[in-house]
Amino acid sequence: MDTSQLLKGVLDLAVLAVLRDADGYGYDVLRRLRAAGLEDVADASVYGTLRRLFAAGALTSYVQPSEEGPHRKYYGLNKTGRDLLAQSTKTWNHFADTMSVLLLEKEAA
Amino acid sequence: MDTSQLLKGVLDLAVLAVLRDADGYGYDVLRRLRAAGLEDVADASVYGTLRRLFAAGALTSYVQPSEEGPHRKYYGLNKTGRDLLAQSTKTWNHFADTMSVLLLEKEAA
DNA sequence: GAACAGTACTACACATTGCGGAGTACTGCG
DNA sequence: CGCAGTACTCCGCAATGTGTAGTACTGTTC
Repeated sequence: MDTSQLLKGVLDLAVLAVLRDADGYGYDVLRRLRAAGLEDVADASVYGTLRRLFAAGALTSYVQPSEEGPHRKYYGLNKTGRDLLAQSTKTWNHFADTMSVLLLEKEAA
Repeated sequence: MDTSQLLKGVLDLAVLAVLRDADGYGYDVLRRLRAAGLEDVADASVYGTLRRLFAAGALTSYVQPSEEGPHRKYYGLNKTGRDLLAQSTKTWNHFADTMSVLLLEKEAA
């Protein structure tokens, strides 16, 4: 099955979550997400999500040169981002609980 | 926050789940989903999903007249639908678990 | 009985968002 | 030099949930 549709609306949350502990740049965020189990995330999706979150005012951004390759554009959570993460986490948990109940086998008559 | 994006790819699963126990028509499926906690689902989304699942060969369909209003188009799971439900449930559970881990506070240093 | 709410469905255009592919650019290795 | 790995951007596409409008039938209310 295709997991890409499941990511809709959740990738924001996942990106915020991996940025919670430390700032990160796009390529790094991508690796963290894949390491966390979201192996099918495409790079363009992550870059796009970071830009969107930044445009929404949830992230700070600063560029740092790297000696091992091209420059890196770091992103970090600001207050808006942390609030968004907290709120989205609640929404997600509630939604996931609702789905869990719905998916329970109603064996007992 | 907007829950509509969270539904992407999951509405199929939710619809299959509510049809698991008994056949139902669109308006009825909509009520069952809302009763289950998915209160923001739009009617057009449900009708569209039912048509899509039917087109994909996962549902049977038959029309029955009603004495309390217009005709009703009933849908029911066939083998393909039950298989899809089982498979999608697994995918969803795995995905939800992954997200849960990702969202855990890493308090312990 | 005309108007309206509730039921039940269809069709269309639209917004969001993840993805694929192409392109740019820098470093280091063979 | 060519190629892989790193790092990012841009563009167009595809999937899918939503809003709006429209059709149609039943029962209630003024």
